[in-house]
Amino acid sequence: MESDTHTLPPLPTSLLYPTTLYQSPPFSSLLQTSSTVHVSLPLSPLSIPPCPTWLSPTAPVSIHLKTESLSPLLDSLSPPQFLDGQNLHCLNSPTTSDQDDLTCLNWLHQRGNLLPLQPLPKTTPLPQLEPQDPIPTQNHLSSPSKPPYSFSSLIFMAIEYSPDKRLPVKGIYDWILNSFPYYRAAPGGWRNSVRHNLSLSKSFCRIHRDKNQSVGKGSLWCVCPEYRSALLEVLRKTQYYHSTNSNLLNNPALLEGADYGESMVCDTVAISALTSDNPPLSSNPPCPLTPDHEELVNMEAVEYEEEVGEEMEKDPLSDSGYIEFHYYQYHQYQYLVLPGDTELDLETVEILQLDAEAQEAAGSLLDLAGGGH
DNA sequence: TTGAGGGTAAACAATC
DNA sequence: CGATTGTTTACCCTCA
Repeated sequence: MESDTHTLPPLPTSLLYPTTLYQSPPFSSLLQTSSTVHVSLPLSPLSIPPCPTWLSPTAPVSIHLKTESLSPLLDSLSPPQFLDGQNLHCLNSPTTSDQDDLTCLNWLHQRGNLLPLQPLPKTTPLPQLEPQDPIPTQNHLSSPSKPPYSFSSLIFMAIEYSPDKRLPVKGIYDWILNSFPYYRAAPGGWRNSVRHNLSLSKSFCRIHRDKNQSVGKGSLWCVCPEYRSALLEVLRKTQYYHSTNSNLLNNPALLEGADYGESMVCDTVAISALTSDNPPLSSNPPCPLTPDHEELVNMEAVEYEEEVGEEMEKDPLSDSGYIEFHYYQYHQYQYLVLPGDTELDLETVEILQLDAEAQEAAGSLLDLAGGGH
């Protein structure tokens, strides 16, 4: 196992949109009041559309970093690309009830034009199912591969990403086309499959349009609340499998956590309620793994000023001063994405490969995350 | 071997 | 009238 450090091409900023801030105050506030901040910079697999954290299978790795070196990074995450105020509001504010709901998918809408995905350099190595496989990103300019998602999952995502949580068939088509260019060149049979799924699956229900407002043909389709969690679980499994190739999902304890009333493992996720009769958690659940991730990297002692607001009391990491990055697996190696040296600059981001010991620790943590085998 | 789940194709009716 | 939408049936494949 190698333990050297690899310096990779600049990390696409599209990979660095924040997904979870654990009720942290907005960046501006953080920069003004706190010596350290706690952010999460997910690295979602390129094969999937920008995903909310509830889809993220990877446990976060926490790193201590000083804020003075953090400013360039935060600056680079400035709006409008993905850190607009609304998004931060969505991610942060415990007072925004609708944002807490449904695992806060609204951040995607607020990001506006992030779908389709921004093109990403092919040179960026990211975790994929098999090392020999081409990266199944939909951002490849040529011959995008078929997404691993079932049509049910595609429909589910399309509907969930829609502002009103309901879409006409045409809207579902459009979302799939925009999100997965594979289907632009694919034979038209997939549309039939979409309709077939809508009709056949109990997970989706049809809403007859108000004839007074009827524009276009057909009805609106939405996700039946009682099947929502199941769809989410399928989606999570799909992404999990195709992103980490981990056997975590084989762990019953992990699946037991899929009641969505509580956190599953610690994938940086606040898995809030998924059904209307299952109210969302008022705050993001604790992230029991994160402190342990200190074992993965050498931590730098930092000072932390307790000026981040009352809502931070709910934040399990609020007093940690952590800055949080995802680590992921690629070619059986586990990687940690963190800024290089003292300057946090996206142009010089390095991806450090964990040494064997760290990988072992990470594996232990993953086992722990799965509730043991 | 079997059943479930999923993908695809096709036919058909209803609707716009 | 053509395109779109929605339903249904059938067949195939994969996987547990």
